[in-house]
Amino acid sequence: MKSVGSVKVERRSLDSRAADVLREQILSGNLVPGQRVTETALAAQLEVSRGTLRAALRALAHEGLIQQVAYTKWMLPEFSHADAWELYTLRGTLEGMAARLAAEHRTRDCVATLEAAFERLVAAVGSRKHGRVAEADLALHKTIVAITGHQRLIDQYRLLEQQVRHYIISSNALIMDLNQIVAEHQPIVRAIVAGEPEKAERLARQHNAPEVERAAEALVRERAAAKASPGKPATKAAARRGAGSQKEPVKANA
Amino acid sequence: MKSVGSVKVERRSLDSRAADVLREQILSGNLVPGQRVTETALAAQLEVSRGTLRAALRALAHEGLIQQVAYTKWMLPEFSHADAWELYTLRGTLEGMAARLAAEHRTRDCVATLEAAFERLVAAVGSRKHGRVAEADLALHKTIVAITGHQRLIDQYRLLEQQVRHYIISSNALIMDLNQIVAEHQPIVRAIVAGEPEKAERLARQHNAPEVERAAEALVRERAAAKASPGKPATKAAARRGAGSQKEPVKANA
DNA sequence: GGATTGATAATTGTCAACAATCTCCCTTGA
DNA sequence: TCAAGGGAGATTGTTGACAATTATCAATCC
Repeated sequence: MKSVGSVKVERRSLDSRAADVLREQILSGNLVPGQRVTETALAAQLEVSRGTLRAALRALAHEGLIQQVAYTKWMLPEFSHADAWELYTLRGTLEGMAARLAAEHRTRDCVATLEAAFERLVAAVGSRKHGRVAEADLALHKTIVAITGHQRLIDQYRLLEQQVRHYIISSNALIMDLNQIVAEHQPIVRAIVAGEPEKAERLARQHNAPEVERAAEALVRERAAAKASPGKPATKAAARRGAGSQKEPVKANA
Repeated sequence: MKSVGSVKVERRSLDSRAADVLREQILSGNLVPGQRVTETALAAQLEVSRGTLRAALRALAHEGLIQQVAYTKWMLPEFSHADAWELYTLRGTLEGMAARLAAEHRTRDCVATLEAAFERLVAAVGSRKHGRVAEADLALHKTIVAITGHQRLIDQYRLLEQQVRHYIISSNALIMDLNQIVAEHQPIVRAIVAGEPEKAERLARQHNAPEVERAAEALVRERAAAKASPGKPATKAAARRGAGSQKEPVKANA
């Protein structure tokens, strides 16, 4: 018995496999933001019962990949600038925490895993293929989180990363300068390997700063425009967000 | 129409209300960690169908309040020292982020809300009732998070806070020095009101440091004991955790 | 005596039918 | 012309029955 894992038969429940398929569909951009989906149609398409499909949809709702309007409909979320700001501020904080922990509790194995991921990024940049670089980039960050061994952080980061991917896909927000990619990541890796928690955290957080600033500036512009013609928010998503969360803090149900 | 909310009829779905009841049961300690629960029994007790109850259980599973073993059983999680370490490190980071954001983007309303929450904590300490102080303490931290307006942070913090409450309940880990409570919180509030992001973040994170250290020390002791008598982890929860998450990073299924 | 196999009971997984609710559009009236 | 009301159709919410899987335990064989 050496390295099984792929030969065993599928033992997971049908609804979790249905969720996998739907997740793939959403993250690949086959379903566009704002689009409505109906349970019956999806159930027929995946050839599972409506009950099973509902369980899958609910799982995705918990992951932030789809939204439910009770008694009414399911729909793909539309991303506003506020969403982008939330995603990247949170990502900066979580990656900062991960980098700090990784630097504090690093082991020989962890360092090896990290450096291997970094090497794969360097190789990807060398290939000049944007898709491969993007994948290796995400994988490196995921590795930093993984080597902390902090299960809750890992789970949470995975959900956040999914939403970031969804946002990037649906807003074509992917901008990369291949020549800077390595230079931007190397200091973070070095700080972790060298065991410098403070520095690692600061660098990892700063890595997300450009996206945060871009979103923040867009938000300010948006609010200025809304002020010019009041009573008419710039996007539907902004209106939706503005409605619920003013008074009565922390009471939503999902 | 002034401050409705409690008079209108319940319009939420049955499964979410069932989840509320179960959440209350778990957080009040009526269901003890390690205990097994069966769908049929719970469904009969709540007088809902099994399908509805399953939806509720799944929601709680996503919140980390219950665990599912596929095709086998549902059970209440047992907390190890590793869990405590995860909970408090994550809480420190999220509260630090919240305090920073609150200090950066504070408005007149936010400051008023925050100071009101702090006054309630002071009043609770004055009453010398431990239960009231604990509630006001949690409420103050929740307020700091709420005034950021960061919806994803708010949602995530609520889930984390629930798990912390569950941990405190099930391990009797609540220790408070009434005389220090006010002194410990006042600097954080002041830093936010004064608009000092760096300081606010640092203080909010340090606020969780004692719990983090306690958990970390317990972990070290545990590992030392495990080394003394190998092949026999100190707790079942530690064994469970140790099994899955070594190789194959980030592949578990929620 | 101990391990293995096979039946049995208990529990979870899946499904299709029925009920409740919402949206949309048409009618009606001023 | 426009607003209010009502009904048809579509969609989600809920349920109980049936299928698949697992754990338990006695019987059997080495």
